[in-house]
Amino acid sequence: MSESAAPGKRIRILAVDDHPMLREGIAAAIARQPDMVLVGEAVNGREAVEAFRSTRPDVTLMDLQMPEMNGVAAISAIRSDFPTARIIVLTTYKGDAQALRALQAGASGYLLKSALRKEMMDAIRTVFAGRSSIPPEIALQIAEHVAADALSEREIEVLRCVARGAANKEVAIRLQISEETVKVHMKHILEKLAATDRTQAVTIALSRGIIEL
Amino acid sequence: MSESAAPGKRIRILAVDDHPMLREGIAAAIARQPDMVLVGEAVNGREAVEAFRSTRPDVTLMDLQMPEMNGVAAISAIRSDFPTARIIVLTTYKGDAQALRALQAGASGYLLKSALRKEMMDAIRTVFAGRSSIPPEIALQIAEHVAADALSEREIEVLRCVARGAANKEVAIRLQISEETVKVHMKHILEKLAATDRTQAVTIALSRGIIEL
DNA sequence: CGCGCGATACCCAATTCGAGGTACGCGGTA
DNA sequence: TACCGCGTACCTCGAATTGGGTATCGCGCG
Repeated sequence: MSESAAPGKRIRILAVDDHPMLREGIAAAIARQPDMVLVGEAVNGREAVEAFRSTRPDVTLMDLQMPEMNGVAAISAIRSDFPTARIIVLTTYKGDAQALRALQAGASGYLLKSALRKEMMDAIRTVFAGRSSIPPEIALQIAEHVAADALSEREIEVLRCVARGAANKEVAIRLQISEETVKVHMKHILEKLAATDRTQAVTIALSRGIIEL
Repeated sequence: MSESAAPGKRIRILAVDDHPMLREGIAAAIARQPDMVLVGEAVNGREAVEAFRSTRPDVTLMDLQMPEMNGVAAISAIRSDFPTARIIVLTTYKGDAQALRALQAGASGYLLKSALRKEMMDAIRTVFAGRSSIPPEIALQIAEHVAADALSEREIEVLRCVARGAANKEVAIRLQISEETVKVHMKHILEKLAATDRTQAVTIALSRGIIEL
């Protein structure tokens, strides 16, 4: 084995995902790489922050959808303490908004779970080298919608209520604003998402990861 | 090794999932079990059917959401040719409707991807022994909604159109029926799903796996 | 054979939604 | 400073949605 060839010089990796079998797969793949070593695992964002503090990995593989604390929050938390932390987002594709938020939170890479082993290993080495690793199709999706209008925070709040079945009047009560204002927000939402009605607006927002179910 | 202890008597397993790393994890876990052997892998439903024909596994682990051919269709296809096929559904929880359809298609087990390695191995042995393996929480969810009304095929068609932003009039045109009929369907949908409006009906249907995005 | 259920269709009434327009205060930016 | 985007609020109006009723047809089930 080439394990003894470069002791202590391997890329130290932290894997964060709530699926044990997926972590197992990552562990198995990394174990086969002579230049990598898995130094920690975590099943949610909270544990990820703890694990990062204690293990100080070179590269962190981070799922986005997790219980306790989601990936974006975990990335933000880690990057605020360790601004040089190199993090690769690992996820089943759920829209450009998620990807964008993760990258804005400080992720250096984005990897779909459908990626091949080699692609993951390449991404790890790329990110470890200080470069970023974002698949062209993701970059394209982001570019498309960054050009378009992003929803404001307030608009997203409104849309979240609407997704739960609230009528404009109910949204108005929950957000402590006038129903007329809700209508204005809805109008802007429909324009920005190019939706014909509130229902389609919700499905579009869901598919882009702007809101969650 | 115990490999030579019981040659040819191991549980022969087929793993079907479009995530390479997850398959890798399953492979690694199975490799550690003395009474199991992975005899094939597939990345979608179509390949799964082919792989089943050629390898005749004792137990098949099958993801539900895959490109080319989804898990439910693959289970149906396999079970129609091999009625005794033992199949465990492996998925991130996406609603009781999905689970129910998989079980109706002939699955013997249901396993969340967040399951621990031991849980998966236990499920494989249970299903191999001819028993079924369904987590209590899934069984409960199914029971809850089986008691409630299930949407009819036509109602699901209508709801799918609505989710895409179609107004009643447009749904009527697409389905070649009167707008009045669409209204009746919508009324029944709202009743059955206990939704206050069409938007909530869509989000509820999405969360239960009745329709997809 | 009758019964219920699903799908079809129509009528009516009340409410909600979506699309116009106008307006003002508050930040940030050209 | 002037402009722009955001959030707020109001007005009107036509279209869409929702809830109620009635009725026909076909199909499966007891």
